[in-house]
Amino acid sequence: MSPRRPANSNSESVDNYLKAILSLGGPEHRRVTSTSLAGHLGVAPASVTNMLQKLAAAPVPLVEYERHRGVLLSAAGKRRALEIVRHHRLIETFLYEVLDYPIEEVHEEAERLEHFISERFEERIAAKLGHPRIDPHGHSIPTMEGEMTEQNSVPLTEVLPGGTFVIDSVSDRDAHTLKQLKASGIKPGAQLRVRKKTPLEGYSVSIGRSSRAFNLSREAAGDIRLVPSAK
Amino acid sequence: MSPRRPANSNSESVDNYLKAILSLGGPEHRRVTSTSLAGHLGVAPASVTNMLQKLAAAPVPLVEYERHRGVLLSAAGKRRALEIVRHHRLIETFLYEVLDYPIEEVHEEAERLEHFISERFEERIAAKLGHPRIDPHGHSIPTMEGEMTEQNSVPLTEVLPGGTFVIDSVSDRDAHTLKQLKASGIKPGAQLRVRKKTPLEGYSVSIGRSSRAFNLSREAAGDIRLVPSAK
DNA sequence: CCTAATAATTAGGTATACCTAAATCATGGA
DNA sequence: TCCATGATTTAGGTATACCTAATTATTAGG
Repeated sequence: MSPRRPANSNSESVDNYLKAILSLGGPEHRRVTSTSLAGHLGVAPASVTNMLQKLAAAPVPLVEYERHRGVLLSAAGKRRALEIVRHHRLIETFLYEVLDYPIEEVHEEAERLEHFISERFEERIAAKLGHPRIDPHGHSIPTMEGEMTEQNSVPLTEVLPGGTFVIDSVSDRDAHTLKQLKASGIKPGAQLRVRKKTPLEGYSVSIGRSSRAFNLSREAAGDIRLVPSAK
Repeated sequence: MSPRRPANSNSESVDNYLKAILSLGGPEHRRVTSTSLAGHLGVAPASVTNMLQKLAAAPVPLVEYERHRGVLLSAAGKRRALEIVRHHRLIETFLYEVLDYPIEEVHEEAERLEHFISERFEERIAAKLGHPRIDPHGHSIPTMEGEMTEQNSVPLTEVLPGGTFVIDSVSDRDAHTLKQLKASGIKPGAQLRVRKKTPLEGYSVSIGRSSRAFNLSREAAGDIRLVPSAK
């Protein structure tokens, strides 16, 4: 056998593959390629192929896989992936709200714990938080039944310069970026004007009513999602 | 490589071996045999031998091991073991006090999470709880520096029948037993009279000032530790 | 329509942490 | 003292989840 827990076929690795497929497939659940998974997960493409074959061949298949054609989550796979996302976002909210974590530290902790908490733990922290629907980064938290409301927000990289928006969410992908953004006032709910977009510097934006503009790299901009300003 | 995290040499398995050695070695740190470890951990004796050899041969050895002579924790091993015990007991306290877990469910959750929480998590829950020194079962919580106050309590199985005592701690080993004991009023702080000890039935005890006696199996009695009654 | 480049898979290996079965050690009683 | 028995270790295997190198598909450009 091996690392005891993995024996149940719900290992941390499996969870991470499922999450990655959910995330890379986007809201419309496109097929996901081995290479993109390998990149996202930081493993060799060959390892991905192996894992996908295993997941597809399981008694309850977690993915639909055809060689050279990428993967899709099966119903069971999607259920599990959404459960992990729910865990992740509830834990982040809990760490932020109850344990007073700095926002940029919640992701790393949640990334580990999401695989190991019980149903009871999930239920109790959800209750304690009043069954939140949005996490501290602005991401929506799937329900216990595995429903997730679709984001109708748009990445900063896809809006027309000149407009005024409200920040919907800021990705927790990179703690350092997140910390910098927070320091600039870029957090969910803040008003943001996109001034101009330059191929080299990236984006020039300003926050609230301030006339002070500052620059955002293309990468940082991709972490920010916007909705049209109410005003 | 393999299960990613284990690569750091601080795997869940290693943690569990160290905890078991700490526990079986008792307060005076006796040498612990392979067989007793195997029994305690529910693995084959051969697996224990393998693991002990690995732990002893590590760059920073976690145990002192001589073939056929059992093991002792090294300083580093003891430090890690106490850290895990601290995690376990803080988590149990947190689940009980903050998340309102039923007492008999805290052990299982803590048993998993103890391996995965960060220093920050540990520090935050400790702060939230006011740096408790005793967990809900009555067990003392090691300090951050790895100090644990010695228990001067005695197992129920070792007191003379006839006396009156205060319950110091009740083991969390078995959720079912714990639930039954709780239902009978057996929990830390309660007063307990040990009436008689019979080789077959076990122990006859009563709680508080009640004259109602009931029986405790030898096994359940072993889970209860007492201190002399103040009165 | 063919081929070169890229994507993906297969083949063969590593380390962890288990297992069973077969040695070997250690000891206590004759 | 000697050896039988139980404790322990060694030998040889399994599954997970990785890796690299070699091979095979796919697809897009000429």
